Amino acid sequence: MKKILIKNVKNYINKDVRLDGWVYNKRSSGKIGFLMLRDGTGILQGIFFKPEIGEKLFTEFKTLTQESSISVEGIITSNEKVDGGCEIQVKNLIIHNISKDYPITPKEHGTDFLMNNRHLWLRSKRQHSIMKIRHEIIKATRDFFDGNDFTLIDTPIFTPNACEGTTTLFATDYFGENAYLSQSGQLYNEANAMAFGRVYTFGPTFRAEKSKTRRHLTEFWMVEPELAYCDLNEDMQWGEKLLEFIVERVLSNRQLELKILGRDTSKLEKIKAPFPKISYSECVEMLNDGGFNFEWGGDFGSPEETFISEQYDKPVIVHRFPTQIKAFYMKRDPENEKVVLGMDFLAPEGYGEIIGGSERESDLEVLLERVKHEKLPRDEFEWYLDLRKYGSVQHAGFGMGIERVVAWICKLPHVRETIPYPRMLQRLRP
RNA sequence: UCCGGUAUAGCUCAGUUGGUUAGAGCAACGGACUGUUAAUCCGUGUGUCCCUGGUUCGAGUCCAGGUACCGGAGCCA
Repeated sequence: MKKILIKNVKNYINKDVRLDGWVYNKRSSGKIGFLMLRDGTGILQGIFFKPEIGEKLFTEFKTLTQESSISVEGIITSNEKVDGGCEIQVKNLIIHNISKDYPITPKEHGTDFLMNNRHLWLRSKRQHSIMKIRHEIIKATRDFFDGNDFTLIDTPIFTPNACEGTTTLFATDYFGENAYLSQSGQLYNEANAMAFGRVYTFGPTFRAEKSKTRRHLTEFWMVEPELAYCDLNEDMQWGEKLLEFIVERVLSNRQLELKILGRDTSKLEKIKAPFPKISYSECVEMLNDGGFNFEWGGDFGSPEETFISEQYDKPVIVHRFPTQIKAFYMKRDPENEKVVLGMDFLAPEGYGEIIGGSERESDLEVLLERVKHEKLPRDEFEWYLDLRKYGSVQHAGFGMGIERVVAWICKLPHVRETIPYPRMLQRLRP
């Protein structure tokens, strides 16, 4: 008997097959039983018709419970009345394990209860769809960079110092010395770009800040491209092209999942480059015209970001921020020393910053002065300064937070559902 | 870290001005039903009322402290 996946059943109409999976749900009506079988690739209805299959098999069907593991053998038939248009007429049932008192019922549950059962919650339709879309986004991201001559060069997780000197890091005991979990692969990425031209790194990053919002995790995944011989404008264009590519991929490959999530796809169809670009200074004017009382020089909070992004139906690129609110490695604008050549992409629909990047300072003397000014330990940065001694070039890059992109594309109220096992201020388990 | 809120059955919740025996729906279990889509109908069980202390003849209810969680702010992707 041929073993097949539920996503492929359409190719096996009127054929005998075997399916391995779990009981998603079941209903019965006297002499006919309806089984919802889940195998990770889809859900298929199985029919147990007592007069045809006999007393014994029908009794076995009745013992099945939610999430019991089973295999079924039977013939695939088409039925326009059911989702997917196919069902299986079951002739044989193999029970592997009967599940008892499965905690997640097809009824209402609170988020805390579901998160305590995250290892089981991932089996449900909605969570399954989110993870499929997350996978599509990650795959699209990698395909985009791989197809544009970028090389994936991994950067370390254990680092001896804070790369930007600002955020709180997780400290670990590294054989008697302090090591910190990486908050960004950025500095190593710059070295890699000088070796390979175009590179990207993709891995987990860690922030020990006690942020308690719908946009924060303590462990999240970030993709960071870095390009030699690249200025701020080109950097922005790469970000635009990346987002356009990702959205297009999700729209063409994950329609079913978007439908399960109830996502309004017309909003996603508008995500085409170029995106609106406005300077920080223009933003300040826009905010003050919009009723805010915002002074030039401060960082945008979440209400400000939301207001700015609500003015557009595409991601908006904000650029040229005040020097004092940005990291030491960003290059100052030659036309205005008060601002740096940095940029943030704010997602539509109030999802906040999804990309942050900049052109990097390539001059040794200026960078040294910045290191001193920020009181960073020069010894730890010697290798980084080397990059400005040995063939320094104009270069730029950015970082994109995967979870925020997933939350935006899926239109989720909170990033905690965008990652299989979220790590937050209040949650380390399961 | 700051501000606000919540905690009662396996789950989601109701519980009156403090009053004696703490409730509903769903799930679970038993039964009926030949096409169900969170099927329907009949029947059955369920409690450390978050913890500690206090006020009171009497506390799920009021007070104090603690804990956990939720929402927001700050910080950030």
